[in-house]
Amino acid sequence: MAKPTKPRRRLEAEAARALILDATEKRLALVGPSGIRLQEVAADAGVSHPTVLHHFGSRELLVKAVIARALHHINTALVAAINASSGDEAQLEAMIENVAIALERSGHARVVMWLVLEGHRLDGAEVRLTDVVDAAHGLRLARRRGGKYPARDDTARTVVLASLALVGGAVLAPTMLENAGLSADARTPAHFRKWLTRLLLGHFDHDRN
Amino acid sequence: MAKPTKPRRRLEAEAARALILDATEKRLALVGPSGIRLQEVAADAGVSHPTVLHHFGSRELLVKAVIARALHHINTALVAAINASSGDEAQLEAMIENVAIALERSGHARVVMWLVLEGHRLDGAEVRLTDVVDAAHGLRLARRRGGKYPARDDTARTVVLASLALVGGAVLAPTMLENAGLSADARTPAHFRKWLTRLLLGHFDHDRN
DNA sequence: GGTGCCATGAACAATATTGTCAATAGCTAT
DNA sequence: ATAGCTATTGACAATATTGTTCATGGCACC
Repeated sequence: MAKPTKPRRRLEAEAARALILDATEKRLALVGPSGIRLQEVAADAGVSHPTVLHHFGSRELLVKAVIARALHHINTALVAAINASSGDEAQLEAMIENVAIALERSGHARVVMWLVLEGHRLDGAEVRLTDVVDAAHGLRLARRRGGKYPARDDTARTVVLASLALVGGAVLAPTMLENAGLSADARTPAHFRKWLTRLLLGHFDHDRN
Repeated sequence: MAKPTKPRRRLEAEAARALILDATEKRLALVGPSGIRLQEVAADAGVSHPTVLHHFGSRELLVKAVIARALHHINTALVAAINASSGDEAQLEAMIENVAIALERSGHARVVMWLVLEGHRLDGAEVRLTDVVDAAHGLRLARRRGGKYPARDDTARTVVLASLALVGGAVLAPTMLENAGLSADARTPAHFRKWLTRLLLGHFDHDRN
């Protein structure tokens, strides 16, 4: 009886790389950079682990590649979520909700948190908060009806606070909200974000520092 | 020549356990639960790795023990930082600063973040935000000079926001503040926290929702 | 001094994980 | 069809990590 030769699928190198990167990115959000295992990535991608090494050279290069791609995805998703809503007031709530969903459902917030915890520095080329500050400051000036002239640093701190609440919140908010005595309802985080939006807008419009 | 018999130190079991837990807790803040390695812990504690296993049974039990102790330390430090300042207004800024320092310098914020990222659930026995909410709501009612009666849920959300800013901020703020265009000065995070305090107090006193 | 308890660590075992190598098998071009 | 390129993988090697065994040595107690 002839040896039952196993069927193989042969992909274009780029297609195989993309498939492997997809599997790796899932693991990245789930267990972080240092938790990525070649065998698990390979199994998830439906290939053998030497194939992964063939396409990426080493585990370390694979991790570097997936981090670079994940950061690019995050940037793209954030820009899209921000641009999707124009700058007017009613849309601001929607924008924060868009960003929160973009960060949470994709696991991007977890990725950012893993990276920072493991010592990765997010430089300006990877994430650009200054652009968000510019947009927010423009919105704030447009909304101005008298009062003091808002300082740009104040807007920057507001953006940082919102970022902390959204990125940190995607990881911590469910635990923290419940721990603070708010109901464990699935909509509680969304309520919290709406509340946050009103707080930030209130600060924009009535800053008395 | 007689075999050069190696000197040994022999500690009380409890002293050895404490020594090993200290070394393990350092690694916990640095590399997280899943990054803890018996050899590194043992080397740091100045013992051999079988000694670690002798005292804790297995790596998993060691990690459980260090997590339990770390959470207890965190709770103690937080309660101390909160109680250290009485409830009046000028002290609130100092209290937030105390909590921030307690979370940051000890690496406790990193520990919390690692734990939540790796799926650990912080139940009420480990961290009690409700106590903080109680204290904050009391302070808020004491400060009230007319205006609507503040809702307890609103105070709870404010506490959660502060917690997100402090815990998340201990990990993310340096990166984010610089990324937002604020100076990379070492005092920038402290300035941010002062700004946050004023924002939260302003919300307590002038909530118009 | 002698004895028993047990903390300690050297040597070993077992498994997990990364990386190497060579043979195989799909795909394209001719 | 045939040849060549290379994606693919089984088998193996090397190392890391956890866990086990057992002899030893420090210490309290008699």
